[in-house]
Amino acid sequence: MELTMENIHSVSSHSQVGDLMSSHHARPSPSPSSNTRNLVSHAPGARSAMVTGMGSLMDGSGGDYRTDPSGLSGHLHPSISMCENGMSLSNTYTTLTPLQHLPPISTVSDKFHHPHSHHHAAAHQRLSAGNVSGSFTLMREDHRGLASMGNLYSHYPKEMSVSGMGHGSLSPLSSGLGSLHNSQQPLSAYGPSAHLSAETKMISPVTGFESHASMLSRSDQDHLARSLGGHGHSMISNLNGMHHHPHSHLHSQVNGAVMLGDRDRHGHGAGQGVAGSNVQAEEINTKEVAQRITAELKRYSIPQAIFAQRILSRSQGTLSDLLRNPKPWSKLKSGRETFRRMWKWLQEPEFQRMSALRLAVVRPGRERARLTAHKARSHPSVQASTTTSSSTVRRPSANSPGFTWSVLLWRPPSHGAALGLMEENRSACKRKEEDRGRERSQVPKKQRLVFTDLQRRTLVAIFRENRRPSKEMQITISQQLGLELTTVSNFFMNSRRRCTDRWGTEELGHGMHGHMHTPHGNNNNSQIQAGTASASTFSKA
DNA sequence: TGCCAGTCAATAGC
DNA sequence: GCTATTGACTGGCA
Repeated sequence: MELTMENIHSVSSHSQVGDLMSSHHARPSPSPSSNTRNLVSHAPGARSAMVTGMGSLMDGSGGDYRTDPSGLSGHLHPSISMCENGMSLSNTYTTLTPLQHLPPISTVSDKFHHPHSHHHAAAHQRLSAGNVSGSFTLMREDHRGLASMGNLYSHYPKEMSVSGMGHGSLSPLSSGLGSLHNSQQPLSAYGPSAHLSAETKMISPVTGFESHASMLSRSDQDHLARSLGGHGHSMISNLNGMHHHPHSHLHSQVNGAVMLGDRDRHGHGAGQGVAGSNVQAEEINTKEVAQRITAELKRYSIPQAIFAQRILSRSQGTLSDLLRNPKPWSKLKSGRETFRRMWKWLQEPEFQRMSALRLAVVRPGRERARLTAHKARSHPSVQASTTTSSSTVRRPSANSPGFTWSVLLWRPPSHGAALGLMEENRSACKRKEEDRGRERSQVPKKQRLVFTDLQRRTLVAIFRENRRPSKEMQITISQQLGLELTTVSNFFMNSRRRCTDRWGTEELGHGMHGHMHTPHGNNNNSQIQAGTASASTFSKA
């Protein structure tokens, strides 16, 4: 049925909405829109025909919106079944600060946390293998450490230009860590230098592995070969039918035939692949990558937040969504970059993966200030005192004397205990962090709107009938539900997107009726694994 | 101006 | 403490 303004009203004669209106599961809402529910809950005689109609519409849409708790938990769409309990207004949780692209951080992290990393790669294999529980270390770096980061930034000429930190600059770190770390620069692939156009054809299995060869000096190539033997092969075969003989990779690596890392760094190879060679279309099997990443994060007990921040420069929620609901490569646009970073990380030798994870440069002060200002525009409640969740260090730079960096370190517990200095710094930074926490607590967070049960049910019901209601209809809906027009608009926008984003929705035709589950839960039983339908999938109207 | 992709970040639930 | 969900924001595009 095509939902129109007329038939919304036409269905208002149905009265089963009474159950809905008196639902015990309609959560008291702190939102301004909660008055709508109150209206219909306590003064049914006064409720508008529009709301009644919407409620009836839901009841008539297959019984998916019963107020029965079991129905809510077991069959409803997540967006409907949520919020049976009161909404917590606690500020206990903090969120990652705005993120930025990461520089190749492994060298720095190794300096502090991985003193052995430059000796023998195999040691890292031992250290990083197995189930490793992570821990966090807040570090305040001294200037030597910062200086050592200089050559890292050099790979980010656009966003992190740092004078005197060009490619050739040698830092105490680079000189001290030897060839391995000098050759680690391609970790910039995790950062903006890895930004490629959506049509870039770079990550063929060949180029991908060759670029990794460039990360290691010849002395480490044996290790690389071993590492790739464990991980690279599967990734090759994961690349949407682009099979490449693994031995050819290893061969080229061992012989150091192609150093695409340099090509990438200097902007030549990024969009071209191997000059003169067969340039295969870059196509990452996002589903496979997501599964691999998920497995690796579990394997090493790496929190999503850490991986998202360190490797992807994304938030935890974004990563979670990408891992659970990867879009097909062909449907990705700029989002391909995020999967490229995952893909690249998967190709790293294990010790290098861990190394990259161990340190995060959260945000340079200027960038953070810019975003804070931007955020203040968007969220007036967010003041310029926005802080990061990590320690802040001042980075000496002739061009940017006020340049500050926040450094957050994550270390596998097997590494960390020996470094007393780190502990000292960590405690100092912990104190600092506590201070900031107090500052933060004085800044009211923007409270997130959570639809009331009625609002959500109504919106979902309408969406099921009409995924793209007219502007006029959205206005009516917003008025009747006591929501902002932009909120209603956003709802339909998000719903359309999250419906069709999911793999299975289009390919398998799974509908909303069969895949409703408890929200916010790790309900794997109702979660359709990647490659089929997502549990939060809407059906197509 | 509206739509969309990508993402943030609040927060519920485990 | 961690992950999943989801309302909202930004920038690009037609």
